[in-house]
Amino acid sequence: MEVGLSSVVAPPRAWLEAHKIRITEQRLRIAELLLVGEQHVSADALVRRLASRGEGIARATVYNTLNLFADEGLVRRVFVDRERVYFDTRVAPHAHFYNVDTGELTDIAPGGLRCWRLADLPAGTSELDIDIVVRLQNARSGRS
Amino acid sequence: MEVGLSSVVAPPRAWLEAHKIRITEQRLRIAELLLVGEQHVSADALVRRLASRGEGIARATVYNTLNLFADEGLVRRVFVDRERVYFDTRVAPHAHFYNVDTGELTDIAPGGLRCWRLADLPAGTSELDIDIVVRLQNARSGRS
DNA sequence: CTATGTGCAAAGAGTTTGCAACGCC
DNA sequence: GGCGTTGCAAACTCTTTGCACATAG
Repeated sequence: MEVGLSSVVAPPRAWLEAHKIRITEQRLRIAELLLVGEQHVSADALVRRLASRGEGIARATVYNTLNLFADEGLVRRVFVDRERVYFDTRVAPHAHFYNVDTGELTDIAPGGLRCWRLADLPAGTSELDIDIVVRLQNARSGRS
Repeated sequence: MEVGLSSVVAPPRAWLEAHKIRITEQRLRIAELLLVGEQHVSADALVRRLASRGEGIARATVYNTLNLFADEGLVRRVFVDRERVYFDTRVAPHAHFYNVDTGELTDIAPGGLRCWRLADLPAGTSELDIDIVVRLQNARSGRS
């Protein structure tokens, strides 16, 4: 599959190079999947996606690579429950909807949630980022 | 250890009864620890606290009880990393500081963070709550 | 050529489950 | 006395680690 002409995303190779990450076959394939696939992925889902494309990459390599990407700022980790860690290819600050019934994680459009901090940071600390998750459930008539 | 006279919190028994949770010895002891102890606890820390008081309660029972309390609205789960789940005895909506270096979780004072949602909810869903975590690191001269 | 990355299997942490005994109401 | 709860150990899931081999520059 060529880099699509219709795609506006940076090619995987440039993406990695921009972050000074050494190019390898596996990293390129993972980067490509991240760039063209869904924005929010779990490591496990990625392992399965790769396997289903016949591009099996060892589970440990996928985890190592995703952690590397996260540490280097190519992707963001999103914690919504203890089941899995989501990786988000959108690194700019933004909030999420998380549907606890379906496990679906979606972006809140920029401007869809306004938020600012008035409180001082605890002494001796600096801010890394802000995680905002609006937790949803499927609408239902009654609840137990 | 008696219910402290200096304590202004509701007694454990009333707390459980208010939520229609059947009273048992273990639940009372866990509730007491939650009410008088730190506001943010991990299940594992609670197991150790109980053990160190000579009130060993089976690990599974502690987990079951905390999950029950969370499901019934006595405490809130807080997800900040994949290491552990924190339980927060303050159930009113509020934001947190999380120090990634120390693992310390602290409240942001009410009004210390202003936040409101303009975006519509996805169709067919209703809002459960909003989790806001301001991620901190210890101040340092340089970073890798 | 040397440093780094990969694959595999096995370990690890935190959490949950199954089942018999026990306790609350 | 009946149903719900506890305790214990074993199971489970997701993630990380150790080590030999392969690969990038």
